[in-house]
Formats: sequence, structure tokens, C-alpha cells
Amino acid sequence: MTEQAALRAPRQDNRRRQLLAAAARRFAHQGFRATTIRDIAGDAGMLPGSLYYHFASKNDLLLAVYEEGVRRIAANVDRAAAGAADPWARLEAACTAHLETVLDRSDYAQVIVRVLPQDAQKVSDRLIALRDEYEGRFVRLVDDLALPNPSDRRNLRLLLLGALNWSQVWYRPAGDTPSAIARQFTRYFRRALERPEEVR
Amino acid sequence: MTEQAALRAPRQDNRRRQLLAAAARRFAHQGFRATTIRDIAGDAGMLPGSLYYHFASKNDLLLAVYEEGVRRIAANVDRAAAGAADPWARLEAACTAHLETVLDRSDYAQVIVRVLPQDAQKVSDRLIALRDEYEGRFVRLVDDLALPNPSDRRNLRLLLLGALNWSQVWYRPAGDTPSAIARQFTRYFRRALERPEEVR
Amino acid sequence: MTEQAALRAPRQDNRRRQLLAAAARRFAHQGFRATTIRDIAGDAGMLPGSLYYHFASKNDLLLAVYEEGVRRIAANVDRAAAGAADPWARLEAACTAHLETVLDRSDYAQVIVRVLPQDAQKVSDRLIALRDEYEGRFVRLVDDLALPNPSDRRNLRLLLLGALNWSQVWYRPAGDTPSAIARQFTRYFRRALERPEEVR
Amino acid sequence: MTEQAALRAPRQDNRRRQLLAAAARRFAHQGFRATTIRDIAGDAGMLPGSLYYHFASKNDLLLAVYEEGVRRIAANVDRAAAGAADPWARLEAACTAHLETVLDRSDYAQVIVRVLPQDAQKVSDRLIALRDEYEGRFVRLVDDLALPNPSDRRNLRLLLLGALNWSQVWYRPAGDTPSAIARQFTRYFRRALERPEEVR
DNA sequence: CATGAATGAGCCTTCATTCAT
DNA sequence: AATGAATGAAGGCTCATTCAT
Repeated sequence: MTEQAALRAPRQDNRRRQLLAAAARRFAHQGFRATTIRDIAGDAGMLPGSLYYHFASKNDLLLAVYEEGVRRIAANVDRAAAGAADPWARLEAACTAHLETVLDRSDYAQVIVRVLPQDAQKVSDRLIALRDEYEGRFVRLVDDLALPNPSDRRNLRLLLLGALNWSQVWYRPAGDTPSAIARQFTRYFRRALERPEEVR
Repeated sequence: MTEQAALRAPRQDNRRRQLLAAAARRFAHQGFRATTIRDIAGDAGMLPGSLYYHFASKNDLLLAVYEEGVRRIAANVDRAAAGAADPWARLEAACTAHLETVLDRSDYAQVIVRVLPQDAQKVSDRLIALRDEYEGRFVRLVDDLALPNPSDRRNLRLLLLGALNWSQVWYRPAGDTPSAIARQFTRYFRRALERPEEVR
Repeated sequence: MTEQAALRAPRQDNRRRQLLAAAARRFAHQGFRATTIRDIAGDAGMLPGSLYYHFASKNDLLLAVYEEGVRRIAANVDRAAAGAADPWARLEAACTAHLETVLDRSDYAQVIVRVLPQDAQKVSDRLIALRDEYEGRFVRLVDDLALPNPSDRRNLRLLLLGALNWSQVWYRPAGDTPSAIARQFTRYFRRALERPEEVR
Repeated sequence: MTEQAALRAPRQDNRRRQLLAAAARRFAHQGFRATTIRDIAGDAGMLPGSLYYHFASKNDLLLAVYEEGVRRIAANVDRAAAGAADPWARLEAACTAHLETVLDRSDYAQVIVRVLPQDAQKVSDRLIALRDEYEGRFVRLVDDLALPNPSDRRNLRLLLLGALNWSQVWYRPAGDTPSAIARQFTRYFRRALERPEEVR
């Protein structure tokens, strides 16, 4: 990259990115409705009206945050999964990456978990599609496991992801790390799955 | 109590109850911020201003809904647990009662799961206290289990309750019943706990 | 009417009427888009938000002004027409009443002439219907004339009403009175109509 | 003029002309206030800010459109009048040219009829002057008529022009052509004027 | 008990305009 | 000549809340 390009090109994108980051932070911490355009613009050092040069509406801003969130968490999860040898290791790596991203590394990703699509009626379809696209990964990861009782798949996936996502409610940085939590949860999950239920 | 009071008191209580029920329904289905005082008053057949005769603020209304929600779900859970013989059966019965109440039987209880305390800053402490009081039951239920590895307790409780609560996000009346979900989840949970982890 | 009723009943209606009057005045003098809710509320001595207790939107306010305008001008025109003996006298009386109402007596009526339905997209259909309903009177008044050449009717009606309505653009209180203008215009109109065109 | 200027000047003029044409079209069809600088710049393929290189303000744009409108309609009317032999034919030709230009041939001219000077406070004086200058033609055309009753002149001119201008409100391309309307109206006008009023 | 009426703060958004580049 | 980016004032509207009656 020439020095000129380094100085000029990113300018526009920078402001947009700043706004997006501010929006992600606010949406993740306060929720969608409790966040005002003034908050976001203020965080990025501009006036409310100026934000509309970069985004058409608050809904569109949420959509953009969702998109970035999916991009990031999906990239982390895919990278982590790709580095693992067998299906179980792959799932564990994916879950760890998922939870680390949500809890620690990305306001964007946290928004996907925290803000419900219904909060932005006009773009809710697209938000749902983004969520679904992302979660498809876990459908496939669970499908790859060799399970004694394959019909457990759906329920167990919902249990695992639900437990991970809910941790956002009780998680405190002072306790276990996100990756420790994810690892624990996945191991319990494995124990529950690997052998058929005993007769009681 | 004079006769007059006998006639009047329950009337007043009725209106309050109607408002509370309307608030619970709205908060459960739309969330706290998306619900207006107008919605709630309208559902109870009165005007917004009239609501303030019964409740001091929207926050107070939420607090009252939370209180009623805890009262109901705790009653259901306690009753279910009391009818079971051993610790594992007790936990399963409690979880089933918990999920049935949240998903099917009580808007009040659903509010506890759906509406975050931070949505009502001024009463958030009390909302948190109510949540904690209720969840204490599960701490005790899990403590009663005879586990090979007692240090799993906290994590496993968080996993189980988180998975149950998150089901509110994906639950559809057309699929498995709440009690079926709860039973399944608890059984997986049991399988994961009863046997010590193998060496891998 | 009892004194109590005199004091209490009209209260609500009074404020609504004040707002309507203020809106009519502003719309008539500044046009629809140039008038702000703040202007109108301010004229009625209240805050912008308070207006919405009485009217659901700015469009609805315009609709209400139109309705009142049609009611008033129609009443004036009908009364005037009813007092005249023959068709020509009836038309002249109606035109005089029309123009007097528009120019002198009613901001409401002036709004019908000045504000185009397209200015309020969401209610434009109803605005057009109101205009049409009113103008139907003139269709009938012209139909009642005994004309040598009946096919002139439509064009001549459009000419007469157009000329009257356009006077709003050049009319100044210092010059001819509205009724003088209307009388003059109607007489020219009559002269143009009563005998078939001569060969030139 | 240097060759460079010869090449450049018209380019600049082109862009200005494009903007003017876009503004005229928008103002004629949507009105002044409903048209945004964005609309106009967009129609000319540029961004809002760029427009300000060519025009100092939205008001100035309107003024320029008015000027061009007067230039065009005046040219049409003058040419038409010049081709007619006697005063009545001259008036009829002028009216036909006026209405054709307004309804069919020029967005610029339509703006003069549709957009009220008060819509642009800061230039309203000049807008009024332009209107007056143009209408002077009709004062003269009517003055040239030999009338039994000369005092009718002003009123009849206002009636005729008003009726013509108002046709913009009800005119639909599917019905009579503008020139047919203008011819009809002028003939009625002539009939009304040529004979003294009878005693009634 | 309830209502009618209003408040006031704040919300999202629009838009003419500016200006460095 | 034109753009990108921002401004700032204003606009329509919402909503929890108040209070005299």
C-alpha cells in the first residue's frame, strides 16, 4: 500500500467503522431500544444527523452490526474448527470460539445473542436469516458426531448452544474464562451423548 | 371489615389484578421497553392516567409482575419437587415445572426469564434479588444430588438452567411440549453427571 | 343548558376547536408544508406533544380542517342558493357565498382551495372526495340553467369556478369585495352563455 | 474567447442547464417545498453539495427557474400574438400559447403558475416582479380590445387568466387539449364582452 | 376510581447548507 | 467541478407521567 492510499482511502470507511463499533458496543450492553442514535453518534464524535450520512436508519445500523457479528463469529468458529482433528474436538473448538467471541472478543457477536430480531421489525427477516445461517454450522458439527442415538441430535444441539448463550446472563469476568466454560459444557455434553442411556 | 369494605376492596383488587395480568402478557410477548403504559391500560379497559392509581410507575409494575412471577413459578416448582421421592426425580420434576410454567402457563414467569433487570434501572436490584431467591431452589436441588465429582455442581446447574431458559428463544408450540423438553434435558444432564469423565 | 353543562361539557371540544382554528389559519396563510405542529400548538397555547391528544397526526388535522371547511362553505352556499328564485339567481347567490366564504369568512374554506390533496399523501383520497362532494353542487346548479348549447356546461363551470378560486391569488381586501367580484364574474358568465355564439 | 474557454464554458453551462431542467420538472410536479436539493442533484447525476457550485441556494434555483419560465412563456405568447391580425385574434392566440406552454410544453412555465412566491420568502419580491412583468402582456392585449364597457377590462382579464391558470388543477391529458381549452375560454370571454349587459 | 388534558423530555429522521480536498 | 463528510436546526411524533376534577 502506498503512503497516499494509507492516508486517504480508509478515511470514509473509518468513520463508518467507528459508528458500527459504537453501535455494537451500545447494543451489546444496553440493548437495541435503550440505545439512542445520539448515544452512538456521540460515541463516534459526531452529531445525530451526521450518522445518517453513513447509515439509512437505526434498523439498518442494527442489520450492519448483525452482519459484521456473523462475519466475525463465523470466522472465529470456522478457523477453530478447521484446526481440530476429530468431530468431538471440532465441536469443542467451535464452542470455545463461539463463547469467547460472544463474551470477550466481540460486541458485534454479543448483539446477535442479545438483541432479538423482533426489536427491529422492518429488518427482522434478514436478522433471522443471518442467525440461521450462522447456526447452520452447529447443525453440521453435531451431525458429524458418531452418536449411539442419532435422534438426540437436535435436542442436544439446542441444549448446548442455549446453555452457552445464556451464560451471557450470568457471566462475570472475575470467574471462569469463557473458554473454560465452553470446554466444560462441551465435555458434559459429550458424556451425556457418547453412551446410550442406562436403564434406571 | 365493614360490609362496605367487603364490597369495595375486592373490586379494587380486581382492577389491579387485571392490570398486572395485562402487563405480564405484554412484557412477556413484547418485552419491557416495547410495551407502553397505553397498551397495558387499554388491555384493562382504562386510560393511561388511570393506571397510576394502582401502580406508581412502569418500573413498579414490572417489579410487581416479577414478584407475582416468582410466587407462581416457585409454587409450581416446590409442589412438583415435593411430590418426588429421590433427588434426581426431584430435580427432574422441578425442571419440568419450571419450563412448563415459563413456556406455557404463566406470562408472569416468562417475564422473569425474558426481561432483564437492567431494563428498569431503578428497581433492578430488587429484580435481581427476586431472581436469585428463586434460583436458590436449584442450587439446593443440585446440592442434594450424590455426585462423583461435587465440583461440577455450579457449572452443571448453570448449564441446565441456561439451556432451559434459552428454549424460550426457539420454542414453538407445534414441536415438543415444554415438559418433554425439560425431561429430555434433565436426563442428558443426569447422564453427564452420574459417570465420571473418562480419560481421553 | 344548565350552568354546570355550560361550564363543563364544551371544555374538551373547545381545545380541539382552538387547534382546528389555528391549523386552518396557518394552513390557509402559509400552506400545509410550511406550517409546523409547533406553530399550531403554540397558537392554541399548548406544547407540540399535547396536540396529539386531540389529533392523531398532521395529516389528520388537515383532513379535519377540510371537513370543517366543506361543512361551512357548503352550508353557506346551500343557504344562499335556497334563498334565490330562479336558476340564474341561484347560481349567482351560490358563487357569491362561495367566494365570500373563501376570501373573507373562513380559513377552513380557504384551505380547501389552497392546499392540494397531494400534500398529504396518506389522506389525499379523502381530501379529493371532500372536494368532489362539494363541487357537485355547482355541477347541479349549472345543470339547472336553461342553455341554448348544453354542451358548454362542463367547460363553463370549470371556467367560472376556476376564475373564482384563482382570485385568492390576486385578491386584496382594499379592492372590490368578494361578493362584488363574484357577482361580476357570474354576470359575465351569464352573458357568455345565454345566447348562442354569433357568426363572426 | 480563447479556444479553451470555448470548450469549457458550454460544459459548465450544460450542467447548470441540467440542474435547472431537473429543478423545473420537480418544482412543477411536486411543488417547491416537497422537492429536495437531493432530488434535483440526483436527477442531474450529482451529489447535493455539488449543486451549490452552480446555484447559491434553493431559493436562487427557484428564481432561476422562474426567470427561464417567464422567458419561455413570454416568447411563446409574443410569437403567437405577433402572428394574429386583429385584437381578438391576438388575445386568443396569446391565451392558447399561454395555456399550451403551462400545461404541455414547459415545466418552467408551470412553476410560475404552481409555486407561490411566498414559498421562497427571500426572493419573493423578485418572483412577484417576474410574474407581473409577464402578465403585463395581457393587460395590454385586453386594452387593445374595443369594448362597449371599458371598465370591465380589469375584472375580465383576471377572470380569463384565473380560469386558464386554474385549469392546471383539473387538467388531464386524456381530455380536451390545452389549446382547445384556451380557445373555448377565450370565446366565452369574447361573447361576454362584446355585448353590453341587458337589463334584467 | 377514573378521566380528560396536558406536559416535557426525548426520539428518529430530514434537509439545506458548508467546506476542505 | 465535484465529492465526501459533516453540521445544526428543525420536524413530526411518542410516551411516562401528572393532576384537577
